[in-house]
Amino acid sequence: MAAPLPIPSPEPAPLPPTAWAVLGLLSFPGERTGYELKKWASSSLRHFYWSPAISQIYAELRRLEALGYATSRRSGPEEPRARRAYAITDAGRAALAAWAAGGHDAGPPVLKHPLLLRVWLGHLTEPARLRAMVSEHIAYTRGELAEVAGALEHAEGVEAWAHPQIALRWSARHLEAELELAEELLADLARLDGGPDVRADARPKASGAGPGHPGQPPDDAPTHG
Amino acid sequence: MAAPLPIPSPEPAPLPPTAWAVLGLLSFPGERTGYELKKWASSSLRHFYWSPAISQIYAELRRLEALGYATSRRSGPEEPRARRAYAITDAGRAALAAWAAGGHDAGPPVLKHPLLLRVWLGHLTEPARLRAMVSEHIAYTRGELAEVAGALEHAEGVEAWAHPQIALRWSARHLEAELELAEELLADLARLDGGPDVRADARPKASGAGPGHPGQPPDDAPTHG
DNA sequence: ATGGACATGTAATTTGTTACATGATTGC
DNA sequence: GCAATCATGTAACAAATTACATGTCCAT
Repeated sequence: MAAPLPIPSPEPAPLPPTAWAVLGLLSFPGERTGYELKKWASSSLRHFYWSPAISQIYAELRRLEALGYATSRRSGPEEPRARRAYAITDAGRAALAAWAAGGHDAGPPVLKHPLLLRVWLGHLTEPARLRAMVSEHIAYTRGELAEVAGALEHAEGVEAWAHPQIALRWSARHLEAELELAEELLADLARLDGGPDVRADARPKASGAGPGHPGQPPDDAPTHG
Repeated sequence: MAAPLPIPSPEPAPLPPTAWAVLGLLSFPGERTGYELKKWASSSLRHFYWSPAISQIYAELRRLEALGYATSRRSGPEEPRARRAYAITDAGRAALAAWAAGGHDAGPPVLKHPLLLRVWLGHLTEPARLRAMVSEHIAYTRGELAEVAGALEHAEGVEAWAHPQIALRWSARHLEAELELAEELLADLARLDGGPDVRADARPKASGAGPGHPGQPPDDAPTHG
């Protein structure tokens, strides 16, 4: 059914960041379906702002349409599959621009890092187990980095993708930092395990690859996404 | 009322990470109230795993007690204020240890970075405005770093806090990396604004403090938490 | 006596997830 | 024909937030 009444409210509606993220996806040239949005979010948005469930994307799209921030078009009989493609409206673009300019302050970055939660609880875990989890994380992160590098190549050169490209570059660097942080974490844990008195000769801890940690993680199927 | 029946189930209940985080808070020596837990979470847990709303902490505490993972004690008449202090039980400690050992895999780190979301949407924003937001973020992050440094001092030396200390050290390094990332982001944006041809003489970008950024952020009232 | 920190909680609402249902199209 | 992918959605639920209600204790 058609949206009841696309009320053109003057001030932008107070929406959760997720809604703006979805609208943002729509703000780049072209129209796209919820399905496509989900794939895009999973491959790039995810690295600096998480990827909502597909069902939520559909819900947000409906809301955006009800607000008059997006329009949808059902594919006609000429196209094979039945699909609903969304596009941003002028009102939507204006509201999004107002939000992006930071009038209300979207809040500080929030990090949920389950591995660190476990490290924090390290007094309950066998030291070797803990270190193994950190190593696993390193392998996983390497996979992520490879994925971002791929997405980055994809955006390279295209004029309209300049900012997404910068965001992706940030993500790549962030993952590199994450890798380094994890190595240092490993060193800290080793120091702890070795006892309070650290011997100076306790191997300078070459930051290179540790002893055979298993191969890289899934590069497409998020085993635990 | 007393919990209906602390069923001692053999396998640990499948709980959301938040519940484990709260139980984790309880796993350190001593008993504490929901209020205290909230303050502690805000000052340290927050930096690597977010701080739940106080109402949710109370809710989780009730759930943990119902599961037999925690016990509570209402302050007697000897103590001034009426307060309910919680302590972890042996079953709780066992369940938490099992979770921490990583049997089920708590998932990858999730980052929600509103600033990056805005950078990603940079095509909608005035370049100067965008850069100002990044600068603001740098100032904010410096404040965060100072806070972590404070918390770190607090944990220093105490035997039982070894792992929390390592987590905090990670957080401090993470914030330092965040600072560097933001500087690089600023440089990327400047490069974009300056046109595709970057002049080599475009100021080496002293990484020192920017012009008068306002004081540190709220340390207790989450203005936008 | 007044305001602020301490302290606990309930209710309403929103946000977000998982599981499920359905069906078309493509490639083997 | 069959499996995988495309595509959309609903329903049930879980997680989490905000706003509110209530009261104590402490310092000024």
